[in-house]
Amino acid sequence: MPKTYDFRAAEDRLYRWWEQNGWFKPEAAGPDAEPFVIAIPPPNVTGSLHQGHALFVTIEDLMIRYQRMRGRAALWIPGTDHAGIATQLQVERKLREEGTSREAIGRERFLEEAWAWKNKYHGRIVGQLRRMGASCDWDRERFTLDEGLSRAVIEAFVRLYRMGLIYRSEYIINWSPGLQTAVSDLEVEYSEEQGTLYYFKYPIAGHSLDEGPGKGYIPVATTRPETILADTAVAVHPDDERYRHLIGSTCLVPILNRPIPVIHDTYVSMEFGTGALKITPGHDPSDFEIGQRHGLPIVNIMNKDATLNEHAGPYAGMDRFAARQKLWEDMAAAGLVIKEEPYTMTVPRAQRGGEIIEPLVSNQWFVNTKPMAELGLAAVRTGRIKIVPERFTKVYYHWLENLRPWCISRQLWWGHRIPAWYGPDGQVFVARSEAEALAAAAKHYGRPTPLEQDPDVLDTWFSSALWPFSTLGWPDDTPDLRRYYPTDVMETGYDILFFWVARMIMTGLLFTNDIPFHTVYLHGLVRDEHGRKMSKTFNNVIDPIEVMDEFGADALRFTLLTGSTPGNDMNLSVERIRANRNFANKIWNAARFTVTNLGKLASSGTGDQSSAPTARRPAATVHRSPATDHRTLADRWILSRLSATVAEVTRLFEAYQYGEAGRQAYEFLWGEFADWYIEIAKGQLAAGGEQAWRTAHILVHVLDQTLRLLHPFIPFVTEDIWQNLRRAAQAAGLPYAWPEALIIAAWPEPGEADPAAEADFGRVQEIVRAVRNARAEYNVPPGRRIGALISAGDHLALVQQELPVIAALAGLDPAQVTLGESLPAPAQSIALVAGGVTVSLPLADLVDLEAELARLRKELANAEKMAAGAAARLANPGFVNSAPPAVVEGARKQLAEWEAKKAQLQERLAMLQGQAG
RNA sequence: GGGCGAAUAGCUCAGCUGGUUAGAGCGCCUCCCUUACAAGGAGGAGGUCACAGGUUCGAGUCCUGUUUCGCCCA
Repeated sequence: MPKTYDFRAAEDRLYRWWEQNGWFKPEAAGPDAEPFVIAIPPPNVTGSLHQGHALFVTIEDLMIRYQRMRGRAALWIPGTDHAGIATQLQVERKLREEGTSREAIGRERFLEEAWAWKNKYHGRIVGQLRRMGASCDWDRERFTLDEGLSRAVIEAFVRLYRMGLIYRSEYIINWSPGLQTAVSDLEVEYSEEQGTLYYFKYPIAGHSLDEGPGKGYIPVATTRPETILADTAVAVHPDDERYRHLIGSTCLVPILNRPIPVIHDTYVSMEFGTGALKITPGHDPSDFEIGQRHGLPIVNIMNKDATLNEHAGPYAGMDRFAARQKLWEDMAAAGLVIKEEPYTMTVPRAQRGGEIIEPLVSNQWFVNTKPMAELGLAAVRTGRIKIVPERFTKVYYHWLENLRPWCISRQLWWGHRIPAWYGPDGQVFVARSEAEALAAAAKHYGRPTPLEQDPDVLDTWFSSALWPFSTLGWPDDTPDLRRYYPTDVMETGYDILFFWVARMIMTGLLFTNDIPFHTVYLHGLVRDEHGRKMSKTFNNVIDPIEVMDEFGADALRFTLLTGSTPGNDMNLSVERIRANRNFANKIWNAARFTVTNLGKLASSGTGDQSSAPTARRPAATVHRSPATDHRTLADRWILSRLSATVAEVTRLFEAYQYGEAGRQAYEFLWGEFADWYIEIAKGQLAAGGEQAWRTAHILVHVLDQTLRLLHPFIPFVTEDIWQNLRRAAQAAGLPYAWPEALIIAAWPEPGEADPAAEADFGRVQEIVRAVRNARAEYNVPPGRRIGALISAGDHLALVQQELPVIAALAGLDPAQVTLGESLPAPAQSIALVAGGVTVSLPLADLVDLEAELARLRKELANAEKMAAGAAARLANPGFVNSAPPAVVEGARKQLAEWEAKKAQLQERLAMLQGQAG
C-alpha cells in the first residue's frame, strides 16, 4: 500500500465495480429481504451539482448503505426533474443567442430543442451524482417527462377532474410578466422595500373638488397609482363618521372619469392611510375578495407583458411603471394630488428571477386541495407519517390548515400538456388522450367535432407530487409498485416541505390509498463558513466538484454529514473538508500498518497452523469472548471499546443522529484505535509467535468492524482499505470470514463490554499521560528514556503486568524502573499522582524544589476541591436517595479516588517540605 | 402580527432521554521528520455554556421572561 491514500485512483474504479456487480440493486439482497426504499428528490435535469444536492445525496446514500448492510433490499430510485420554467428559460436563451426565439420556431420545434437540451445536460448531473458515490439503482432511473410518468400525470389530472377537485376558473393569480406565465402562491416571495404612499383626491360625481374632503372628494392613498385606472369602487368602513354619509354615492375614476360606487366593508381600516380604500378587484388579491363580496365588476388594465391595455385609456401601451409616473403627473395637473410620503411596503417578487409579480385576474386551472389536506393532516396527526425533526410538524399543520386553491396551469411549452380539449363553443373535454376527448365530443355534439387542446402545461410540482409512486409504475399495478411501495423515507430540504413533501403526502393518500413514506427527514441549507448564503455575487460558493477534485468525495461527504444536525442549516468550510481528507488518510495508514505486519508475520514463518492454533479462529470467537485466552489488557480494552462504539453508532443511526454517529466512529478510530491500540500492538507484534498472531487478528477485526461502521459515511476509502485488508488477511492465512465487498458486508453487532479492562486500561492511560506531561513540562528530550520509581499500592499487580506497555508509551527505561507497593521517593524527583499510583521521576538535574512544591500544591488544591465536591453530594440525602444507584456509586468511587490522590500528594508534600525546611 | 431556530474556546460547530473535571476540527504556544501516517506524533494555553429568574439532590441540557441574529407564515 502506498504511503498516502489516492482517492483519484480509487473512486471511479470502485463505483463501477459496485455497479457492475449489481450491488446497487435491491435484488442483491434476495427475494425475502424486507425492502427499504428512498425516492430521490429529482434534481433539475439541466442543473449542475451544488452543495444542496451534495448534502441530500450524501444523507440518502448513507441511509441506503446502512440499510443495505443491515440486510434490507435497499432501493434508491434515481431520477431527474424537467424543471419547467428553469429549463424553458435556458432553451430560450440559447435560441436568442442563435438569433431566433420560441415564437419564431413554433411549439413543435421548440420542444425538439428542449429535448435535445435535456439530453445534452442529463449526463452531467447524473454523472455528478455518481461522483458523490450515490448507490442508486440506475436501471430504475426516471424522468418526470418520460412516457410512464406522463401517463401518471394525465391519470392523476383526469381523476382529480372527475372527482371535482380540479377546475378551471377566472381568479386572481400571480402573474410573472418576465416569464409570461402564472405562478403559484408558493413561487412568490415578499420583500420589504422602500416605496411611496401616494395620497390623492377621489372626485365625487356631481360635486366640485373645492367642496373639500367628504363633500367634493374622498382622500385615498395607494402604493400603486396605475391601478387607479382599474378601480371599480371606493370602500369605507361603515362606522367611519367621516365618510358614512357618502356610502351609495358615486365617484369618478381620475382621468378616465368612469363612475364607480362608494361601498362599505369592515375590511377597511379606519386608521390606515386616509381611512378610505380604492378597490381594484382586477389587480389586488384582497380587493378581489372584496369585489366578490360586493359583486363588483373586474377591470383588467394589463397586458401579459405588464404594459397597459386599452382599458387604461390614454395610458394604453405604456409600461406599468412609466404609466404610474405619467398618470401621477396628469393627476397633479388636474389638482387631484394631495401628497406623497415615503413608505415601507411589501413587494411580491418572483422566486425565480426576482421581478415584481403582478396580481391579475385570469382563466387558470386550479386544484381544490382542501379534501386532500384533510388526509394529509390526519396521516401526520395519527403518527402514520413521522417528520424528523419533530418541530416541523407544526409548520406542516399550519400550512395544510390554511391551504388555498393551487394554480397548476403554466403558460409554458416545456412540461406536461394539460389533458383538456375545447369544443367550438368552449365546452371542455378532459380525457386521457385526444382520441378519448374526440369520442366524448362526438357523443356530446352528436357528430364528430374538431377540438383544440389547452395550450398550457402543468406546474412542475404537479408531476413531482406523484413521484414516490409514479416512479414505481403507477397507475399500473406493477411488481415494483407492489414490492417497493410505500417507500420508507423521504429525505429532502425543509425549504420544500410545502412545495413537495406535503403534496406528495396528499396525492399519495388520494391515489394509492396509502402513505407514500412513513418518515420525512428534513435537512437544512448549506451556507458558507460564516453562515452567509452561497452566491456568485459574494464569491463564496464552494463548488462540490472542485472540492472533490481536491480532497475526494469522502472528505466532502464526511464533512456534510458530521457538520450538521437534522433540520438545521450548516456552515461549510474548506478547512473542515481538508481535515476530513486527513481522516481518510489516517484510516488508510492504520490499515497500512496492519497490512504490512500481516505480511511480515506470514513471511516470518512463525504463524503456521501448528505453531499458533489459538490465534487461528474465526473472528466471531475472538470477538465474543474478550476475557478468555491470553489476551492482553490492551486487547481486551480495544474490543470492549469497539463493542461500545458499535452499540452507540447503531443507536445513533436509529435515532437519525448521523452526525453524532460519524463523530463517534471518528473518535474511536483515531483517538482510541490509532493513538493507543496500534502503539501497543507494535510491542505485541514484536513479541512474535502466538502473541503476534493474536494481535494481528485483533487489528484486523477492529479495523474490519470500524470500516463497516464508517462505510455509509465514506464509502470509497473504506471499501478500498477493506479490500486491501481482506487480501492481506487471506494471503497471511488468517482465518476470517470475508464477504466479497464491504458495500454488502453485514452491519456489526456489538460484542460484550469488559468494564474491568476499561477501568484498568484507564489507569494505564492516566499514568502514561502524567509521565508524558511531566516530560514535556521539564523539557526531557523525546528520545531520552528515563527511570522511575512507582509506588503502586493496590494496583501493584496491574502496573507490574502492564509495565512494558507503560514504559514503551511513556518513554521509560524498564531496566531503571523500580516497582513496589510503597517506596520512599528520592528527594530530587518529580512525584506524579495518577491512576491511583505515585510515579517518581528522578530528574535530579532538572528539579527545582520550589517549583515542584508549587506544582504539588496546585494539584492538591484541585484534588481537595474535587473530593469536597463529591463528598458534598454524597452528604446530601436528596442525592443519595433520588439519584440512580449507578450515579451514586460513581460518586463514591470518585470520592475514593480523589481522597487517595489527596493522601498521596500530602505525603509527598510533607516529605519535600521537611527537606526544604 | 403569529410561529420556529440559533446564541457554548479566537473561528466553525458537537454535546442525544438532566448525572464524573463541557468536547472536536481549524487557529495559537512548546517539542519531535521515533521503523502506519508531517495529510503525522507528544504536550499545552484558551470557555462565569447570551442575560435574569425558576424547577430539581443535581441544569449547557427542562420551564418562564429578556436581548441579539436568522428563517418561515400572514
